[in-house]
Amino acid sequence: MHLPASPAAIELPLLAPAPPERADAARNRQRILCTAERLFAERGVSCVSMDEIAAAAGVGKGTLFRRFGSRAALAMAVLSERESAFQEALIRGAPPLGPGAHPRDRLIAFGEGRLDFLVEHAEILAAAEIGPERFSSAPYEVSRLHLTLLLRQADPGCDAEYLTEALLAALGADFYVYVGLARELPLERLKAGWAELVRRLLPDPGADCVPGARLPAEEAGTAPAPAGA
Amino acid sequence: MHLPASPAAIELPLLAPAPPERADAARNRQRILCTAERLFAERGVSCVSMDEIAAAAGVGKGTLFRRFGSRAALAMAVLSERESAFQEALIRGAPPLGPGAHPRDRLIAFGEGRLDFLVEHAEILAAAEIGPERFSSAPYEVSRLHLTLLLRQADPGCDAEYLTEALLAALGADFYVYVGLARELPLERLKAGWAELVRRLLPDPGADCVPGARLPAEEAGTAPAPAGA
DNA sequence: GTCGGATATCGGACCGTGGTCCGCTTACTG
DNA sequence: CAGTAAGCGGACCACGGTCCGATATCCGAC
Repeated sequence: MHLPASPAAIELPLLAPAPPERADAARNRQRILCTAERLFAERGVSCVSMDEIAAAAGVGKGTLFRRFGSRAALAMAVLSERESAFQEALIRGAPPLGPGAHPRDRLIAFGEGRLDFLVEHAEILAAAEIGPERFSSAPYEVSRLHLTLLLRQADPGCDAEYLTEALLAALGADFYVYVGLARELPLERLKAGWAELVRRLLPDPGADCVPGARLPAEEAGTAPAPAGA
Repeated sequence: MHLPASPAAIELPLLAPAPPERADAARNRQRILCTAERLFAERGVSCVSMDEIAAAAGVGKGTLFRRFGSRAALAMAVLSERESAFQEALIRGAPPLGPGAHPRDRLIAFGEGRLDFLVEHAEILAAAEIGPERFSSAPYEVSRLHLTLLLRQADPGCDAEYLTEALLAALGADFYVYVGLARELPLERLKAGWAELVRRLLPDPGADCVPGARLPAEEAGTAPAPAGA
């Protein structure tokens, strides 16, 4: 869907130092991912064991864990393409979400987009976001960096690191599974709540009380780390 | 420490419909809790298995699970006394935390108190707050109710339910384990961040823009559900 | 007071699952 | 075509959680 293997594509050697993957390994990896996604969709994520995925994909359990490390990491890998697309929209997309809009509005758009993503993939995401390494996963790191930059731009005086973590906690999978699914708050209410939260948190763009926030660098630098990790 | 079995004590039949606990059961329960707490402290929560706790307490594994249901529930039970004390302070304590202060200040005090609690018991709490039933646990329910009331008092126009969940997410055990322990943000910074977050979220008590917020009922109603559940 | 039965409790054998290990196999390299 | 290292796979382990026969406790009857 993105970053195809087209040989004419621009090389980013610093970001792609991992060409050596044996052919059979690549084949198995792809088969595992497809099989896992299919089983997840057919029977529900929590009703599919790693043994079943391995058997259905025609590989040994050891292979499964060698390639993905854990159940959570496998779920993350299943979503990695879509996750990358979302990141792409953040960094190079159209203005409400992508660069160009005021940081506060981008922050609101980020949360709303994330909520859409949660609705779509809640089950798999909930499986992906367990264990302590969930905070070190590539998508989480990207989101954190993004939020921190936006917060700093919108209000250089705030504790951007703390606020980043606090806000991300309200966009996590288990948060949505509980608030959105168990308590059945409708998506629109969650989006409205998020927008209001951000609006209260950050100064109004109309009032020019933060003159230094004129989008200094716009974070166009390097591409995000590919989701393969 | 609380609700002793003194026969002369005032009876609250609606809240204590569970007197029938066999003598040996009570003895075992106490022994299990003490043993678990000791083992947790000695070797770290994550290095103690349920089998070990059962063996050290001199009971069978079945007893352990019959009484507590799950590892998370056992951890919760270990903390229940301290948790009850905190709830007590919320409902009947001195004004910054207890009733009497402005809701916004109580909310700030609540978060700071909760952070202290997290610092003290991070490991056990992290074990207690796993699984989907963590949101239905008695302490969580009490916190939620408390926050929702305070938010409604401080600003009747806000979406108190959404904000409650969003704020509680920033006071959860895994949040602290990551932000406070892994990223090593000092406690004082977390407290300051929380206070600033609440301050930005809610209108200033000085400005009387919320005339209806004069602490209408002060939630003195019934005692909280005892932690035994 | 003690006896007997209904019933809650006990405890360890048992299961499924996530995760690890290590000898065998298979694909790349010169 | 041989060497080599990466990949592979299934036996193995530890742990959380379940089940059911054996056992102890309580309560009413005598």
